[in-house]
Amino acid sequence: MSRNTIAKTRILEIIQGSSIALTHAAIQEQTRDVCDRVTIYRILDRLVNENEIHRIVNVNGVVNFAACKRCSHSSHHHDHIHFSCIKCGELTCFEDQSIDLNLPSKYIIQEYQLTVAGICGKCS
Amino acid sequence: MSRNTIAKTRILEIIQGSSIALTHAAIQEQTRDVCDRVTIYRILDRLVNENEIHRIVNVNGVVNFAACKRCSHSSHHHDHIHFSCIKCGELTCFEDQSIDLNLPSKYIIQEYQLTVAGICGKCS
DNA sequence: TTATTTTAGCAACAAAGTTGCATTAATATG
DNA sequence: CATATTAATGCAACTTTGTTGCTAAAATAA
Ligand SMILES: [Mn+2]
Ligand SMILES: [Mn+2]
Ligand SMILES: [Zn+2]
Ligand SMILES: [Zn+2]
Repeated sequence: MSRNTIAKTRILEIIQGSSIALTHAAIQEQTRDVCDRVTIYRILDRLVNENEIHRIVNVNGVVNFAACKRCSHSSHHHDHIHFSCIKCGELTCFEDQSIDLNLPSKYIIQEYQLTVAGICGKCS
Repeated sequence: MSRNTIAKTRILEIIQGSSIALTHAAIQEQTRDVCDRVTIYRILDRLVNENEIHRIVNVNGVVNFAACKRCSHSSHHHDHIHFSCIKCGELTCFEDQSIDLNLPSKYIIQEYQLTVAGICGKCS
């Protein structure tokens, strides 16, 4: 069973308290004296496996993490749209926005990553 | 003006001759004695800027490259679906599949990356 | 053919992520 | 509450991916 350590609690708080998705580097800056950077990687993995947070790959390939409302619920999914602003750099979840996929029937869909890049509402 | 060197021609041939998208590492394996790995990065950048190929970010964050039919045409775009098989690892373009986005009007969309992960037709 | 400009190679560097192992902390059990 | 058990952490070392500066070598223009 997974243990709730100080570092894990702190990192989950940071992610849940953020309105935007955060990179490992951004989390590291906020946890300077809490734990090692390797520990952050391991805690992020654990939180993803425990469905507390989800992983978002930005259009540039950089991995981000966010907690969304559905995360805590069972039978949840993260198939929503993410928006990455090229001006302010913020990566935001659009939890109410999903899409329809029409792939050939032989294809079994497990998950998808949809990240839209452009200029956000604040920056336009 | 961009110059058509041996390495650039060879790399474009490899990408155009492939039915699946290729990573820098995969391209490097096929160009062992052709050129340096830094040169491959620079050629890939050039080919993207010249709209000969396009860049796809996989669900794991790994960058892939593919040439699609629309690439050579002017006013083309790469807003199509990509499928990443978790069994065979192949990343395929679905050039005929696009999606509808309904973001708030203040959001200006520039590009998107949509990669679906699951089991492909061959592996299911 | 020679001048000009782009491209290539090389070394060095940086960011992101992984692994092994000894130590420390959290939880379970008596 | 004490201690055994197991999970988490820190640290060092390493890998992968990508970038930058600079000189040498090619490609194209004149
Ligand atoms: Mn999200
Ligand atoms: Mn494609
Ligand atoms: Zn913005
Ligand atoms: Zn497959």
